[in-house]
Amino acid sequence: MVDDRKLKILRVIIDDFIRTAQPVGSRTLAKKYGLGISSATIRNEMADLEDLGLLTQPHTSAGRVPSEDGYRLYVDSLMQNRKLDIQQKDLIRKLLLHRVIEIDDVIEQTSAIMAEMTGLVSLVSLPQFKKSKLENMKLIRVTDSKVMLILVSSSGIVKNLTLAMSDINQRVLDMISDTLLHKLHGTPIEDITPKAIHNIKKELVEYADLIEYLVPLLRDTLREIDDVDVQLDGVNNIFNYAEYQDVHKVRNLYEKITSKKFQSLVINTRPLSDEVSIGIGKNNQIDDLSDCSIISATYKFNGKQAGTLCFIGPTRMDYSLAVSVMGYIKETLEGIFSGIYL
Amino acid sequence: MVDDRKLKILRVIIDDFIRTAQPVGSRTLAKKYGLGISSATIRNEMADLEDLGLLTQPHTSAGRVPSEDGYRLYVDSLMQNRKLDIQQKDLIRKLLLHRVIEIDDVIEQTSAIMAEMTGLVSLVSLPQFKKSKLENMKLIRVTDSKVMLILVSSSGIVKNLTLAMSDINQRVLDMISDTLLHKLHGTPIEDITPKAIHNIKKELVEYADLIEYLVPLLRDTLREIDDVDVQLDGVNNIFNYAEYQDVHKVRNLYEKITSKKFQSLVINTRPLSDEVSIGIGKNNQIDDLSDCSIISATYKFNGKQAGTLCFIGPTRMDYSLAVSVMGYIKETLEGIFSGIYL
DNA sequence: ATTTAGCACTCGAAAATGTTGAGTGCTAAT
DNA sequence: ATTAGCACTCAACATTTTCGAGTGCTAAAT
Repeated sequence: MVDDRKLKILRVIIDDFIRTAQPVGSRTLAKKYGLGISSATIRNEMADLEDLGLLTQPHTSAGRVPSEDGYRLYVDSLMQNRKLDIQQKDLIRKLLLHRVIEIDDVIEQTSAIMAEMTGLVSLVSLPQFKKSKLENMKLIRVTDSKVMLILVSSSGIVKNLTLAMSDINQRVLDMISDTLLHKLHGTPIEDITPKAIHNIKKELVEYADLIEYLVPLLRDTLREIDDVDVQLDGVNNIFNYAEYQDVHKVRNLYEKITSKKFQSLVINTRPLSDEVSIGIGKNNQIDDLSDCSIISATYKFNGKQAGTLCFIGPTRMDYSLAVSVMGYIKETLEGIFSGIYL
Repeated sequence: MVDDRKLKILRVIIDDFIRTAQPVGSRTLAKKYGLGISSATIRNEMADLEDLGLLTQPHTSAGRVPSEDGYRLYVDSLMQNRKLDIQQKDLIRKLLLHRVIEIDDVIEQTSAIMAEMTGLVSLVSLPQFKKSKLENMKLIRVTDSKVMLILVSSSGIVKNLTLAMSDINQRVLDMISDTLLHKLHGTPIEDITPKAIHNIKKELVEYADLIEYLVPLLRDTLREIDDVDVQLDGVNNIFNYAEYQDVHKVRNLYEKITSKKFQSLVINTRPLSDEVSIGIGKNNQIDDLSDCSIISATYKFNGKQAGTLCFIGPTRMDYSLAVSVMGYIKETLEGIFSGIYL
């Protein structure tokens, strides 16, 4: 029987534990919050909550700590949905619009704001590039042995890489890139395969050997473009997590969140719904980050493509704050990308 | 009197301490290394070395630990200059030349190799850009509201930024950038002040308002270009330093090495000589990193401009290895930049 | 004149022991 | 159903004990 009072007690316990990181006992609970019932009653209720698997006891004579199931329930129905106040919203919007010109700036700013406001680790990914189309390209002479290739996608994302090749006049480079652009303009970037480029070579006999040289390099670039661009912030916050007091745990977490492998796992395991999704402890579907929860959401980019927003923090985190911040940022980002603020 | 035997003992002590991180006592020393003298004799010598300020005792009944002066002496004259073996050298050279096309790739690779080979934190900076000359520039249409500006310096460094401006035809952009390039080609980048750009505006009456718009943005870019580009690696290694066993110390070190302020301090405090320079503990002239030493060197870029290589690690680090690795990387980098390997 | 064996002494680290206090469960009274 | 009361538990902290690697000093040996 999970009656109303039990839920109320559970909520107070979790709220308190999130704040203090200490197991909470019946006496302090009765004293600290005016619940109108005695510690003995609370004790009985707590025993019941433990039987239900919502609380655990670190040891016999200690207070109670929320279990993962407890958090689950809390997050799904107990937690009061904090609203950000107007100043906070204004701050977020202002920061997101400030100095944001290139798309890389957006995820940098977003990630920084997320980490700053919550004290959590944040991970933000760019929308996948490969689904966009080629919009513009240029070859630029850098030195007598280097040429820079710049690609612009239809969504305004820019990628550039420098190629080593023998001395070529800028005019010739312009001609080559103009011709290539003419052939490839509007082509989805994933369709620009080495084979496609090879076909083009046949039509550009004049510069065949140059194109020949470009082929493997272009292939590499395209491959690299497939990599998701991610921005990680707030790593320093892991030193503040009360549950990470020994260096080994911190180190493990650091190496985990820092590894490309983990990041791409997080980014690619997207929530199914359009809502902010919360994975708690071992049940997070992503990785066995014990004592950690992962909160994630996707944002739409021009109505279609999706980037991912993500928080990584201790299970004992301020879920309410994290969810509100993420929700508002998602909203604002989609506004920015759909052009409302531009 | 610092006779020969004292020095030999000091060297063995420091070697051992670097390996074990434990204070070394006379008995174990006599047993472990066949020095041909008894522990009592060693004890007397150690007492003398302590009087000379080269060793210290954590407490009365403990072994000895090198003092900063001790390390200084060790580093300056006792340490045997390890030579890297051919395989290591080959590995470094191969890695440095692999996938290195753009200059950013160089510092990325360099820094990664340095951290990987020594287990230390590495910091590598690019040569200052502002002393180079403008070699090439392009304006590229990205979307109907964005234009990308690309600058190429005489040393082949590329910087790009995206500008927001009203819809402009690529042909017009080409014309503007060609004209600007014609005026500014060969000009040291630090001489391209807002004033200089303003002067150009007068000669380009046709596009006056466009140039007008470009001026503040160019100023910002130039300012940004002044920032040194640095690459930090091996941060995860700080979790392995035996002297950093509590989270607070690790955290302090993390925040220090991660801060832009510290990094630019390290990068800009260059060693006077052409040699690898070693700053030990509090005497490192750079920052009060207690328990840490900083090893740094500069590499020449096209014979003139200098970038910085840097190791940050515990005073109890393997100086010999660090110095050898840094020396060889410096050599190889200068080779690469002077064109030997291209 | 060094070197070394021997010995009493030191003191941190780790183990053992004691103390405390916030916590629990259970029972009997309200 | 609730609560006061009580015996009991146990981690955390403090204190004591033990242990051993280390020291300095002295006197004998080289």
